[in-house]
Amino acid sequence: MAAKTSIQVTVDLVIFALRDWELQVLLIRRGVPPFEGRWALPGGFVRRGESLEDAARRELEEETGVRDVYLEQLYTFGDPDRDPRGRIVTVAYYALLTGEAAPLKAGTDAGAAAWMPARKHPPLAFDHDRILTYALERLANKLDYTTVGFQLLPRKFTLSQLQRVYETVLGRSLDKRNFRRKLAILDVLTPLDEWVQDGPSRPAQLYRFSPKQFERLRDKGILFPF
Amino acid sequence: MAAKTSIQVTVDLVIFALRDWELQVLLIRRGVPPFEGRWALPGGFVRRGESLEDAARRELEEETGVRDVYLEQLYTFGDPDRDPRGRIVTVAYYALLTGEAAPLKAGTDAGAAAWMPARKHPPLAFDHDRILTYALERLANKLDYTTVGFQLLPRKFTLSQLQRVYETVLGRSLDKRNFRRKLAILDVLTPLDEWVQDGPSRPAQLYRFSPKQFERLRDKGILFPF
DNA sequence: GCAAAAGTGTTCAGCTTACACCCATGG
DNA sequence: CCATGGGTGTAAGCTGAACACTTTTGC
Repeated sequence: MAAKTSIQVTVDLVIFALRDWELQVLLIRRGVPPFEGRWALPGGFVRRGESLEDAARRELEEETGVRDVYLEQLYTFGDPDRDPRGRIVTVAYYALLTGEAAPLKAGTDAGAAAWMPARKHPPLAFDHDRILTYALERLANKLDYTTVGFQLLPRKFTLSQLQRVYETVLGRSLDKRNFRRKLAILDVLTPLDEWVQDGPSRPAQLYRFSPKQFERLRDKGILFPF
Repeated sequence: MAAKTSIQVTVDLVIFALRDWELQVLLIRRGVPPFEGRWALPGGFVRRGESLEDAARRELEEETGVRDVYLEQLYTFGDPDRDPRGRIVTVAYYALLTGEAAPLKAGTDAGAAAWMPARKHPPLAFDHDRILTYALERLANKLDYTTVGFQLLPRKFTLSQLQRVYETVLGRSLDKRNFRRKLAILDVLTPLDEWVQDGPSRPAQLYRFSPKQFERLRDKGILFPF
């Protein structure tokens, strides 16, 4: 087996959350060169003895304080000149925070952290624009055939709120009646005996997921073709 | 920014080709420990100044002599104990060789190389079983919405041969009339004035792809829902 | 009473699937 | 003349998309 390289390995995180019914992403303002003052995705070096996903979860918890949220490996970026400090290969992950867990932002190390609109963000450091664009694309694609859309919402939600999540992530509007009919067929929601009101209008019924039905779908390769 | 790790980065390759109308994969017999005598996926270290994809293409050319074939990053595997020699993170790629280019196998370094049936292969070294399984899954999924199925065939082919590719990769049989009707609608094939015969039967017409139409589909997010 | 969001069915087009027979050739 | 794979059309069911009005509430 051949000679070694002195490549370093990091994980970078695209942390999505739904805030103000908008898809937002957590960014860190860099306090040191290169790209000082620029916004960047959170990330850090992978430690010895730590799997890639463990590293991603550790960084996620450091930045947000949350654990046990949806996390998926996105892609690995390794162009030789992607980081001026040296040869760094980064394994990018993306995470989805539920509406409930989203607002948290624990004390983190250097630089300010902020939630920014995912599709209307400032230019990012390194190749992080590319990573974020790729994450948005993956997320939209996954809406169609997985349950990721549900990961962004609080435990109780209205049907209109769920629809707004789908519209936000897909970037297009959906037909209300078609949306609700398909949800009814999927049979994953349990109506609650609670109603909430947003503006000066009729109150909307709250729903939650039935974990049982959820599992049934997960097991047999779901389709959520909205 | 934290301390460094001494992680090494490799690329591993799942090289698919259609041989004897069967999906096969190129494996290397290991001549040294660990896993001496076991079959493994070809791979090697990423060099300084070389992008991940460049490394994958270099390995691919070393093993097969071919260039300019379909190559796609698959996933990155980095469990701490995946390689007993140390901490090695591997970025896995998969490649599709066209029927024409497939049989090549240039002089390679240590160990014997062999094509083996992709779905009926011997147990592999390291976590390579997992990598291969994942590649098979990705390939089958991609058949549905991309043109990868065409990458495995020679330049001229019959409709039955194309269908056999799809059946082999999907692992199920397809209806001949439905398959041909959908192809006709897609309008990506140009019939040639040539016929070939396989057994003692009526000769089959040869087709080739129309690159023009191919591009049209590629541009607007194709669907090949067989 | 009006503005604003909640809630609710039907129709049509297109796509997917199932299905059976004749044709051209080699031996 | 028989075995083998090549080639062709139609009908039924399902899925996705378009579309409008009534209800409940706050002001």
